[in-house]
Amino acid sequence: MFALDADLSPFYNALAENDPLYWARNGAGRLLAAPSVFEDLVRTLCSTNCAFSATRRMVAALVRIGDGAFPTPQRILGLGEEALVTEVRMGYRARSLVALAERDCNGELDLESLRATAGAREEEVAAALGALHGFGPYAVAHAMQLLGFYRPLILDSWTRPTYARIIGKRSRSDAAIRRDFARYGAYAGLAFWLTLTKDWVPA
DNA sequence: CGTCCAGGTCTAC
DNA sequence: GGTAGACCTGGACGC
Repeated sequence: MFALDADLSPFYNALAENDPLYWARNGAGRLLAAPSVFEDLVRTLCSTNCAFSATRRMVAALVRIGDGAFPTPQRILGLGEEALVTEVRMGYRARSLVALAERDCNGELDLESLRATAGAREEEVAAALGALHGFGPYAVAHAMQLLGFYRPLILDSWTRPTYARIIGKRSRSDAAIRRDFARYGAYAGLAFWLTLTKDWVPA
């Protein structure tokens, strides 16, 4: 769940001594993921267009109807879209969740094969995720990090102002933010996230 | 009690 | 190809 089989040494080794992220060489950058890709995508879906408190509420409700465990796609389909609205209170996201569960169940899409460690290619994973209903630029970038692809930047209503505050500006365009992190190459997204969450790490 | 909007996305121009 | 409008929900706010 911390993707310890993913080798971050290329990222660490490329950090110069004067890099603001030099501190991360001690093993930082491990994001907490779910046991399954399906669960990671569902949780990501539950984080779109709502406060983080709402995300936690929706996920808790899903676990409740899963009898204490995160519901399988079969379980989701058994419940149906209406129950996801009335019991999980996930609103319009229910439709996207049902669509995802259907594609996972009928074998149309092998979600586990989307992992970087499974040999998936970044462009294809981005395209596959982006084709899912309810997965726009934010959700795709967020899911990519959890799948082991660290290039995309997670740009949303929390990261944008948070980054602007860190660099002491009122705001900064997405294009400018991407330029700021382009030098990290395949680890630009991870570098962005570490920059935003440095104060989450005990000194 | 009404309005706004949050760790966005889809659809219709 | 770029952009308003609509969209579930429930806390946070103003009045």
